[in-house]
Amino acid sequence: MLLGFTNLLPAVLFVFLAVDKMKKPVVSMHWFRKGLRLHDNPALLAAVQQENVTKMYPVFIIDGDSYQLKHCTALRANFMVECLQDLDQNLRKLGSRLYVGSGDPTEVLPKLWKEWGVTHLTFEEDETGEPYAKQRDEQVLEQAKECGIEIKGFASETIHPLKKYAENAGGSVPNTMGSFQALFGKMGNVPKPMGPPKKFPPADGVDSKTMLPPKRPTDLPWPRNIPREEVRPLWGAKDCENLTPIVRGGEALALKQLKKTVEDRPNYVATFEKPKTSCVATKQMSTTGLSPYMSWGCISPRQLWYAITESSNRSSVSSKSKPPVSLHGQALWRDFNHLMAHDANKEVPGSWGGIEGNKYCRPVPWDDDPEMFAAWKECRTGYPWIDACMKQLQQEGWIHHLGRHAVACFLTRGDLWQSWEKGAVHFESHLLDADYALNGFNWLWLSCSGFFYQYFRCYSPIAFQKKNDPTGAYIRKYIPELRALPAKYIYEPWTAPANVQSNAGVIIGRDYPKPIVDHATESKENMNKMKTAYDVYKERQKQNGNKRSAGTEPAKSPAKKKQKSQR
DNA sequence: TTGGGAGTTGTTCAA
DNA sequence: GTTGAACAACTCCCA
Repeated sequence: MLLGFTNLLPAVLFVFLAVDKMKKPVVSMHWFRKGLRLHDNPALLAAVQQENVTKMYPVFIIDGDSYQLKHCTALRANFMVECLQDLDQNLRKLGSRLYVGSGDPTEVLPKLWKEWGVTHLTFEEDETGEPYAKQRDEQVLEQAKECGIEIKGFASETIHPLKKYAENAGGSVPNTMGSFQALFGKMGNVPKPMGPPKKFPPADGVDSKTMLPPKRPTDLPWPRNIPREEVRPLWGAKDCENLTPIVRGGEALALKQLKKTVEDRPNYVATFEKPKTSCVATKQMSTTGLSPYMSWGCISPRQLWYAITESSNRSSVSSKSKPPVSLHGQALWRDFNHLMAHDANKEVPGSWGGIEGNKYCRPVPWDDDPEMFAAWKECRTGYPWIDACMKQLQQEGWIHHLGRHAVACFLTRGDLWQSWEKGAVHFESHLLDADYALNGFNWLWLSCSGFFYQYFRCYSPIAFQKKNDPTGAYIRKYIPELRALPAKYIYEPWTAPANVQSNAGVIIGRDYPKPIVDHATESKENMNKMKTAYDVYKERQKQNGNKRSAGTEPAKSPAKKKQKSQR
């Protein structure tokens, strides 16, 4: 009996192993949303390294309703198209490919799971709580659970996961950069970035002609149930031709740019101070130009962190720049901003990015003047420096950070007294590097609605650039009608005598607008309005027991209605 | 509890 | 060209 059992053992073991293997043939799907890269992508790596994986499908669903696409310009959509093409090419080099679907992920994905027999799903988590992504993910994950699919999400959009920052902060999330830096110091070493997967499990249809990445922005779907003209500016056929982005999309170009601007320039990196970089460069960017890649996740934040560290270590300069102005500081700002978005949305879901319910936003009684807003976004404020920045945004999808400061200040507390929410939506649609967390943070900051409160420090649309670019080369590039004006008048063309205007071929008021407001008058008046708004807020806070209250109903300011300049 | 110091990136003017 | 003070006075942090 015993002998008989011993003889049977190998056979039993074989059957057991075979059944076990048969029981768990893994078909994994990696769902790309952002994080459009192969390197340092823990979710992708997990999909590839899954035990018993027989097939693996890398998928991207083009979703017209997503934060990235809903309001976007053709220029911005084009960047995404380039990212997807690059991702597909890189996957093909490793024996896989990208499957691109189109439509509502909650409808498209379940069909694909069924068709392909998917058993495991991986993705990069959206920790900021961006409203559309949140509801989409909740629904998709619920559907996946119902289908018996094993789900794994990974937080890799920031240097450390946002939940970890919040945990380590012990209930009180830092809301100043200084305190965030202190928290970052307590987080331990930054984990080393992982390399790309070396090999991919097979996927069906590598050579098939279905589900290929789009070739041009016009191939992209429109948002569902929303009239086109309401959501996407500049989407005529003409707008989609001859695009002039300041950078092109894709992980390959991202890593090339990282090498060119960070890895190969140790002294530049070691001495980098953001406020000292030029915002009027007309030939080569004074900053790294990596932000569009960061917003789509073409470069991992940890890859960036170590590239900066290693490059700086190779520099021989004795005095190196430090956060918050250094390049490491820029990476920290990014995490800090994401943490703030995460925290605001934790308290009131979806409140970040707007005034209503946003715990970090002070209510300010902004005006709502469509004409003022239109002049700002259509580059016709009559202030050449402001209009030139807005023109660069329109043409290239990018402005230097200080240029963004100038135009954001001008629209809100500086001159036009329009709500920052409108400006934020406009930036979201035009910027190649639009990022939910960063965009919200910077608009709060510049409008003095949150994080920055020194409203008496106000950018002048004239003086600020005069000192950096006394010849006005930047203005001449983006506002060609002013090209021939003497430097003396380039920042204030309305002050040029009639014969000077005539000689330069531009008549102010006919060929280029007169200033929409008088900066000296408006900025002073607006400072008083800010003071009133702050006083009202303080009073309310007292009544609420000094608790940080969400910005709901703006206090009515007694200030008189803005009058347009008659000059 | 309170007061001093710091806060990524303001402007203007005088010396 | 550079530097520093005045402008009028914000919030948050920390001792």
